Amino acid sequence: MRSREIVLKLVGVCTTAKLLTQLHSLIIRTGLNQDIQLAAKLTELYFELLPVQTARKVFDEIPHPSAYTYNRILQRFFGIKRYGEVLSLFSSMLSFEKPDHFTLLFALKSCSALKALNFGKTIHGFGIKHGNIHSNMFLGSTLIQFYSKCGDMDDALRVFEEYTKPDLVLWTTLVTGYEQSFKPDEALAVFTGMMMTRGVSPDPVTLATVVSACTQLLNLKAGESVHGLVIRMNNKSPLPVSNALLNLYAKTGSIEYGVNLFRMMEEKDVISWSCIISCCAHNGATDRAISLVDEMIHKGVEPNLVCVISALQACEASCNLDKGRKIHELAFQKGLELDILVSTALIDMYMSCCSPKEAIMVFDRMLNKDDISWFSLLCGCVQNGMLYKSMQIFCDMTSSDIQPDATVMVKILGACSELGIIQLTSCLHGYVIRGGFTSNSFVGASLIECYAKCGSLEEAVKVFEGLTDDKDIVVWSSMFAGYGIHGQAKESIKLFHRMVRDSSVRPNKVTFLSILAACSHAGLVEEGIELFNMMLNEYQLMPESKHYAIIVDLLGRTGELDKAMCFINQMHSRAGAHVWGALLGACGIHQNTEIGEVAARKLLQLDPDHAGYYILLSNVYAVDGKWDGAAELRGSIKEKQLKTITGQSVVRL
DNA sequence: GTAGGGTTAG
Repeated sequence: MRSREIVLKLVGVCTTAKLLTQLHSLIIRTGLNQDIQLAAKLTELYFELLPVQTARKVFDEIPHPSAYTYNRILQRFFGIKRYGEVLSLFSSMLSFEKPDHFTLLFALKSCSALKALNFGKTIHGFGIKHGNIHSNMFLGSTLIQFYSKCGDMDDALRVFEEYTKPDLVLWTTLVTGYEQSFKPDEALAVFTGMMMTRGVSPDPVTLATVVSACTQLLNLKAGESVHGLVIRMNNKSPLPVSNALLNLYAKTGSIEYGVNLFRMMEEKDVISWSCIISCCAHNGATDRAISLVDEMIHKGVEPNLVCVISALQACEASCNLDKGRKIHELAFQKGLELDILVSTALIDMYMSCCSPKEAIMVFDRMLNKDDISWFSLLCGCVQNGMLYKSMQIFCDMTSSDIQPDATVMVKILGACSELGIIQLTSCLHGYVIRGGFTSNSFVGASLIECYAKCGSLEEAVKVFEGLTDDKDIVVWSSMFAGYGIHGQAKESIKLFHRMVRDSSVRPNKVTFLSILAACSHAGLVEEGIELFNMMLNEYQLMPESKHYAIIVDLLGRTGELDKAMCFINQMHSRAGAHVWGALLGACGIHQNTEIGEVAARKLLQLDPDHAGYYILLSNVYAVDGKWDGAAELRGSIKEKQLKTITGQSVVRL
């Protein structure tokens, strides 16, 4: 008896694996291993100090473990995410001991993690048969969560409805179930029912979930009213609720709300920083995003994976290569660089900062590559004009067993149309057919555009006519543009009338952009203006700067510069660079220095560092014989060290 | 010994 107590005490103070094994052999030698309590303690210690397999073996040697011992071990396995072991223990337990609520709970949680719906249903059934599960709220919420995680909200609701007096946790679990099953409307409906009909007050956990549901719906108003509720209830919202709100403001583009809340928050953690940085980065406040990154680093906030990704996105959005490199270094130091999401964010950042070499280096270092990382690489190469490289990436990608999806096909067809190589288009066309993308209208439209840009209107028409009867607006628009590229505006207009007559498809702004551009290329002034008016009056589509620019271009080509100027003055919105650029170009052709100067001044107000505008204006001066003015402008390009890009166009047959 | 919550690529 005494030796048993001594050994128990020794087990209690044992801290190393070596001591434990010695102690174990002592226990076996003295026959004390038949003592269940001692064996259980010993097993638990094995879990702490030695690999789980060894611990499991020790456990299996216990002659008749009690339900309590089973539960302890079960909980251990659950803690280290060995869900399969939990379920195997549960099964073996059935022949010796009756599982209790505690056992069922961990077995069900394991089924949730493994999404093992059928196994879980069996456990549920066992619970109904052998124990009064409806008296146990803990099991109730675990069951609701189990069915939710397995995507079976009907059964989750059924379980919930079996509880006549659900408590707040049960309600919240149901709300969360709907929210995480991407059914935010139902989540809000349950929440409202809980508050209004049942008079149950939410707590911070409920509210965080409800805010997430509002975020999914991009419903700022609903989210704000929850924010109001939080303030009324508590005055100061707990961290997860504030973070959920920050995320809501980030996703709905409400920068000011986000920044205000962030500044008011007394307590902030790495998630708060991630949210506010990505809020600014994704909503155009790129400078603010960068200064927040600086502030975060300065304050010594330990960034995690998501935080690094947000910071990289901020660098990407502001094209801040230096800062991007610093974050890269930080990620490297923290050992986060090779994470697939971080690497992909790095590729995106380097590509957007015009440093494809560094992006490719990151890609090559990646241990695991998925379709997204391949896509980022491919996209970035196209973005940086590395069209042959993007083709090579496409080939590498397909030979690495990555199946390109429709987005990849659209991108690579875009690259191909820039290259202008018709044979390549034919190859990709084959890929489109084999990959089963023929019914995808975006792919179809890209293919039409690609053939048209490679010089084969005939093939473009073939693809267009070969698409199924219910062609959508994207497909129609690309064909209008295709005719436009080949100067066949009349065909484009004819086809437009066919669409209006024979289909139920309604033109959109892009449609009109395509046809108007066709008119502009062919110099069809009257038709262009007619279509513009049709867009405005018949289809009530508000023209954008680009539409106005085409009309200005049309009027400008025929020399009607005064009319073009009047047209600009009548615009509903402020004229953008496209509009003034079109006017300035026309002034060059028709030697109108006066209007040309007005246009150029507007353009340089919009972007003082755009070399193209200086060149256009200098052309106007040159045509008019004002060589001094022209020379001065060319001089200021050099002085400002502005980059000029020489235009190219290629078609290979 | 037991239940519900916040950030992550096109």
